[in-house]
Amino acid sequence: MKIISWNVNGFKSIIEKGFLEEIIAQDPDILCLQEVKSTEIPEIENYISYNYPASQLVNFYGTAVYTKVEPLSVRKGFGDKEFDAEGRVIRMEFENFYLYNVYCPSGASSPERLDRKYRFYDEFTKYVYKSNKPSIICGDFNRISAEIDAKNPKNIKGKSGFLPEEQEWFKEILTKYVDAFRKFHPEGDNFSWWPNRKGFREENKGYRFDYFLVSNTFDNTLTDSYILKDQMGSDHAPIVLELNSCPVCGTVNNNDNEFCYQCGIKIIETEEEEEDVREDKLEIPKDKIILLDLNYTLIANSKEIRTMPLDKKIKSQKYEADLINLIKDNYVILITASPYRRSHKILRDLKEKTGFEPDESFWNFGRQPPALKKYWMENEVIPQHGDDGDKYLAIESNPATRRMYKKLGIEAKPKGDFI
DNA sequence: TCGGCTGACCG
DNA sequence: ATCTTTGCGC
DNA sequence: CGGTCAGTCCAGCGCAAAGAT
Repeated sequence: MKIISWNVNGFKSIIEKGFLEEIIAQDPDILCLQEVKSTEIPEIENYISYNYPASQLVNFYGTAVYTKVEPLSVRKGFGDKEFDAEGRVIRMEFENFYLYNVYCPSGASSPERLDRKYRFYDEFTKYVYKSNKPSIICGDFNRISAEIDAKNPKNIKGKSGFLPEEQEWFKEILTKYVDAFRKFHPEGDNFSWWPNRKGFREENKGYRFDYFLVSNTFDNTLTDSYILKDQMGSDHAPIVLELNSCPVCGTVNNNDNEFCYQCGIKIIETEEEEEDVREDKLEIPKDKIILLDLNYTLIANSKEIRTMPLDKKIKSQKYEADLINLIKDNYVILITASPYRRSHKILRDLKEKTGFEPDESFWNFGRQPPALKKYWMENEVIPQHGDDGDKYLAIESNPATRRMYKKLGIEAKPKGDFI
């Protein structure tokens, strides 16, 4: 999954200048924006959007999020009257992490603003430390984490953003979180913000104010992080985080997992696998109980709709009509690695589009496909229908799962053998 | 918003 | 109705 | 005289609302 964070310094001008298309061309799964400065934001194809403008000074501050993955919940603000009026924090909940999009105040204009900045950090830190899931925090922090994040560390001593106390905050939080960019790029001269003055950006006289902070427990899920320093349109450059999390349900997985353990979708795309198709089509005996796979088997276009947001994905789902024709008179048990919470919507959609409904169905509760289906076989199907393997026929896309069926004495074949 | 520039102010 | 200016914050 | 240090310093961008034509 790819997450991009960008302080756009006025979303309207980004859109007018055509830079929104450029950032969407990067194809992020989630796009976090800061300094949106607008109560209205456009819809983007394939994304769900959340805008959180300031309530009074609507022409300042404001954060927004575009996401392909539908969050379990979204919270705007964190219970502080003053800061919530400025639309500074959006928290999105996913299966096993929170994503915080944050725009921290600047304290440069006066000592009062600096005090306020410190208070924001105190309150915000308290808020994220209360998380009952691991977190990814991204956004504009308006301070450097260490001297390496500045071009001219000595020139700016004593100014807001560069004070030793501000770097203390980073030292503390970096005991619990990983600075994702720094993990992959230990060298200096990498900046995400340049003063809005002539020559500064060209000469790379900048600072690193934008960060992805990732809970230590997710350290081994990170695959890359970098700065899109050539992306124009704002005084900030977008920053990118890539991690091995499911683009469908948002669950963070270990780097070596081929399938998401939550929803069973394939998250590591191996090179174009040739689908198993045989010329001499096999018959399906009417007396067999069919153990039917959903993704990549009953659903004909799983691959194309892989990364769509959930609602759109279900709407776009197409089912194998030929396959349904062959098995509609059999007793059919749907066994799928899709999560249970989606079962009602999918079954209703299937019936509306094809008139077909399976006799039974079993869904995912957090396991990878072969282990999950083995569990359902041993605990539900076999106790109900018996352990005679000849009574069953599995139509299954996943080779590992087919091997599992064979161990149970059950014939398992890909749909290409029949249609 | 940074950082170069101007003066005032020291010892 | 369509500009330009103003105020505010970075 | 050489060094430090503050300065409603200045410059430049974006937004919305107010003002002007």
